[in-house]
Order: sequence, then C-alpha cells, then structure tokens
Amino acid sequence: MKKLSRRFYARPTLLVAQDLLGKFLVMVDCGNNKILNYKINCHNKAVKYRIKACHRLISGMIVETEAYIGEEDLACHASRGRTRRTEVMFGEPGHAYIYMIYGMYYCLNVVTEKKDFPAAVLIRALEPKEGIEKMIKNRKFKKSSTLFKLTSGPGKLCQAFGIDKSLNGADLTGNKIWIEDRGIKIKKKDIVQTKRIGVDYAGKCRNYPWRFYIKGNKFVSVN
DNA sequence: TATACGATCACCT
DNA sequence: GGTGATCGTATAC
Repeated sequence: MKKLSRRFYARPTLLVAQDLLGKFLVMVDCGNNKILNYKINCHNKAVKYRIKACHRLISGMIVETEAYIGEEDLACHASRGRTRRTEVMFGEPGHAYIYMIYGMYYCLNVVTEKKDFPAAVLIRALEPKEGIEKMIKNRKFKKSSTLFKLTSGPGKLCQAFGIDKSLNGADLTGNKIWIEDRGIKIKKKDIVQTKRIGVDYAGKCRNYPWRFYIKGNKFVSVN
C-alpha cells in the first residue's frame, strides 16, 4: 500500500495513463452520519463511546484511463487556453481536476507533467473494492443490475464515490483522496490501446490512440 | 445578457 | 440503434 508521490504524476501523460492501470483510487468517505455505539474497557472500567460512522474507505482498482495532453490537443479542455475552469490542469501535478459534464455528471482527472503545462489523465473505469455497499447506495443502483456496471464509466465512478466539484483541485498526495500501489503489476501485453471515447468533435485529434484499459477486464466502460 | 453544446448515462425501440 | 435529462462553460452578441 504505497500512496503515489508527486513524482509519479510529474511524468509524460501517456506513461502515467498506462501506469495508473492496476493502481487503486482511495477516498475517505465522510458522507455517513450513522451513529455507532462502542464499549471498550479502560483501566478495568467499561466506557461507552458514541461516534459518527465516518472515515470509512471507499476504493477501486483503476482499469481504464484516457490522456489529455496540452493546448494542441483539441479534445483537451486546455485547448481553449487558460481559463478559470482549466486552471487546475495548468497547476502542480498530482491534483484532481474535476468538471461537470452534460449538466448532471462529474468526471475525475489527475493532473500530470510539470506546472504550467496543461495535461491530465481521465479515470474512466474502476473495479470496485472497498465500500461497495456505499457505492450501490450512491448510485441508486438496481439490485437486478450487474456489478460490472457499478463504476464502468467516468460519470458512474464519480457518482459511486460521491465525488463532486468540492474536490476540484484536491491534492492527491493528501489524506482525503489519493491513489495507491497495492503491488498489482499490469504487463504491457495486457494493456489495450484505442482511440478516446466521445471526442469526435476534436478534428485531427479525434483518433489519437490515447485510451488505455486492462485487456479482458469486465469493468471497463466500452469495448 | 443570450445561446449552443458537451471527456455521460439510463432507458427506450 | 436513438433520445432526453440538465447546467456550467465558452463564445457570440
């Protein structure tokens, strides 16, 4: 369990996008206000505690990513230059860039490369690990549906984790949301590389092969 | 100030 | 295969 350092993110975006496969997105979930009662023995006296059931972890393994690189990339939000919205992408690597899409969903990116060069990796799909019950609740997920669809898309995984714009700019080397290495190694031959999803408007950049996913994984968004 | 549209998703046929 | 939901952002006026 090793939290990825700033150095990991401060590298070429295409490398980061591939190296993120098999890593774990982890978030401290404070959205649960249920009160739990605990009894512990302290100096032979029973002491009662009432605590909020917060600080649970919610996590999943990254199985699909996309790279968005620089102002030249017409699919990248930063192709329109430095604006209030894209400011985070121009900032220090290792921060979360979160934006709203279609008026109803959020997408999570991790900022890469050096400061003042706008680039990021979009997290497109996860294989849920911890906090699956909470994800089901957050997504209002039907029991009849297959779990493979719980976090198989950028909007879905944000909804499952409860990620919204309040986390925009969050430091991924901090203690609220981060990405960690749990020792899973994805071999080069098990990485599929394709064009990015939903960027047909991006002219000459529309077919750049900057999407990566784990071959055969059931939790990716589309095949 | 007004307008067009998107790094999506669920549900429909 | 197609469509509607819904609103922040960029751009035009």
